[in-house]
Amino acid sequence: MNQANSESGFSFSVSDSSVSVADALKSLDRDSAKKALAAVVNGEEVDLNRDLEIGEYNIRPISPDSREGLEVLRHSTAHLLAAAVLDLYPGSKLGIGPALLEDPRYGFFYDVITPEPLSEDDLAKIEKRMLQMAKQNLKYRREVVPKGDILKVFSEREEPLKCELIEEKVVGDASVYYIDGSPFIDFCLGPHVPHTGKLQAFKLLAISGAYWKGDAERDQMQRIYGTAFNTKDELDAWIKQREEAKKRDHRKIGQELDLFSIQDDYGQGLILWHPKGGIVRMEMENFLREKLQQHGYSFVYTPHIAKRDLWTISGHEENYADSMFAPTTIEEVEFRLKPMNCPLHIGIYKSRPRSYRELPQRYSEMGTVYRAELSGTLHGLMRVRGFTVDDAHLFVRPDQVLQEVAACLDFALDVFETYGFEKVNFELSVRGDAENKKYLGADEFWTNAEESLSTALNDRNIPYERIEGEAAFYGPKIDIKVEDAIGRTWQLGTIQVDFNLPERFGLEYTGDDNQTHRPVMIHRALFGSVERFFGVLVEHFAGAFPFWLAPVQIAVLPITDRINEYSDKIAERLLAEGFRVETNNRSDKIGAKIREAQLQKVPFMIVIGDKELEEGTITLRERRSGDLGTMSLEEFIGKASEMRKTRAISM
RNA sequence: GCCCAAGUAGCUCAGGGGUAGAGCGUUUCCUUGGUAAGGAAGAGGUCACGGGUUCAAAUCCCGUCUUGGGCUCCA
Repeated sequence: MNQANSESGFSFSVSDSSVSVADALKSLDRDSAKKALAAVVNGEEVDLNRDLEIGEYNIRPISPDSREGLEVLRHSTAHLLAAAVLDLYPGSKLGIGPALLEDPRYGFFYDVITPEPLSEDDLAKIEKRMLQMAKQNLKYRREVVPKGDILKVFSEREEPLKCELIEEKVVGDASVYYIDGSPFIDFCLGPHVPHTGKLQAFKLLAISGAYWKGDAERDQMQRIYGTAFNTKDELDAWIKQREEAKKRDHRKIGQELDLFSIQDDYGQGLILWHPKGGIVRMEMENFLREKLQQHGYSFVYTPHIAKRDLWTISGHEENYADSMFAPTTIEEVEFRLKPMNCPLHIGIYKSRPRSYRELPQRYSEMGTVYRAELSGTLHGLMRVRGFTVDDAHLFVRPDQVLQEVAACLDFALDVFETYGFEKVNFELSVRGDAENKKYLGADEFWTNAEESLSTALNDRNIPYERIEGEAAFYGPKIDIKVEDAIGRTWQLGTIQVDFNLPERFGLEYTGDDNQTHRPVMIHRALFGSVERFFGVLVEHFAGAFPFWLAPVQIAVLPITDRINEYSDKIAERLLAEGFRVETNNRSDKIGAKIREAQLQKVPFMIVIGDKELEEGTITLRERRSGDLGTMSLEEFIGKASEMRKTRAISM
């Protein structure tokens, strides 16, 4: 796209969206740039030669439907928010106010320091003011001014944070945005919508603390979060989805269904698994063990603490001490709770010399680890201080990396499919810069490992994102993310190639050349942690676990007390078949019993009354499809056994 | 750890300087009703914890603990 203003005799082009407007402006002298911008901003004398309203985004045309359009919309709304705050709370200081596109929770924020701290209640007031301003079609105006001028404005306003930013970022001139009719000025590249009337669908969502530049030593500000969309419908749909997510919160459902608890008296971030959560966990682990066995893994068990020296060798003392619980001393020997399982599995490998013939060794363990996470970061089951990793370490020859990584991928896909995750995303993190000294291990190993990982993905036609420079210092990795029933993604397991620990621990095997070689370690976990994956499952299924996982699989509901004896017999039969059954013998009406079973998300309800007693049948109800009619108990047992065996997600 | 908010019955919450409230749940009794709440009565609380102010504190003030929303980068 070529923007030109022939009358004023200058032109600049922004032909490629990857070229920033700042760069484009640099090609002009200051006065020309100023004129060009002023012209565009005021929407005068500028033929931008397009259907889109020009001036639309002050600088160049951007489709509102594009990703960039959304960013502009949200960023502009953030400005409106700041303007409203300045209006309502004169003397407020401003931080930054970017758009957020990746974060599913929020669309933008603005950091502010108001004379009096704001509370949640103030959001409605601010939002109301924003709506008023939006209706007035106030123009977003842009100017390019010398650095000194804008610094003067902000220092007069006693905005030290803005001044700091400008000092840091600006070399020549600064681009500045105004909103007409408001004292608001922001130092900002834009672009922005032409006027506040374009902001039709926004909502303020939350208020919280944030540090200036994320630095706990710096000013604490209040961060106001909101979101914005092009249309009211989109906003409403988003709000609905948010409410749905709230309903599915694993902490809420965990309490309603009596799955687990976290109690002050026992410690923050420490999970008590109740019987109903415990049985789900056991089913999860059983399933995994079955699969591990099929994939040639062996099962090992290691202690929860180990001598401190071990963590020195592994490097955890040096790099990870902040996340570890403090050492404890017995008879002058120091021990530490394990934050990871790797060094202990290494002990098993090292227990005797290894031949190339016995590689790969695949050790798996539900390994419980402890990490001293900061209290503020704890969150339900998602971030805890004690958790169990579905951990495995593979000790392989360099030439086996590909086949083993490939097998891990197949394993992962198989497992996640059973849980009903249709979309599994993979991210491949590699060295960005092979010259970088921080990466440990020989270049050829890296090249080989990175290639193995990408080949394994490619061979399976698995689409993945390749992220340069995100590899760990000890090797490249594949991260596994799943998308849940309402479209949220969760980072779960990981497959990591490691050159570091074999080196540190001096791991060896004897090759077919009778020489000593160093094995490669592959760390792999699918769930990441059992706690976290369980939390994800709770939200994914909204508490309605599939039949094979459901804490209570079948509720037996007699209609009157006369039926109790018959219902007990049915329950006993089902129990003998290994199903998890609860009988509701209370003298409630059948409607109440069904309601309770529905709320507890029990997959099947067996309703029995005089008719069933007489015929020796049962009437089946399923939690989603309702009444399924009358049948024999044996017929139902056949159906249920099949569902259990196949681990069916739904009927 | 830091900022803001919250903490009252098992749960969800109202109230608020002078006998502690509701709904659900729970217990007992009545009821025996065919697919999402039948009725009655009772039990259940150091109002998170520790100080302070006051004739009097669950209520006001300070501190502590816990919970919730956040806190890399982002003009």
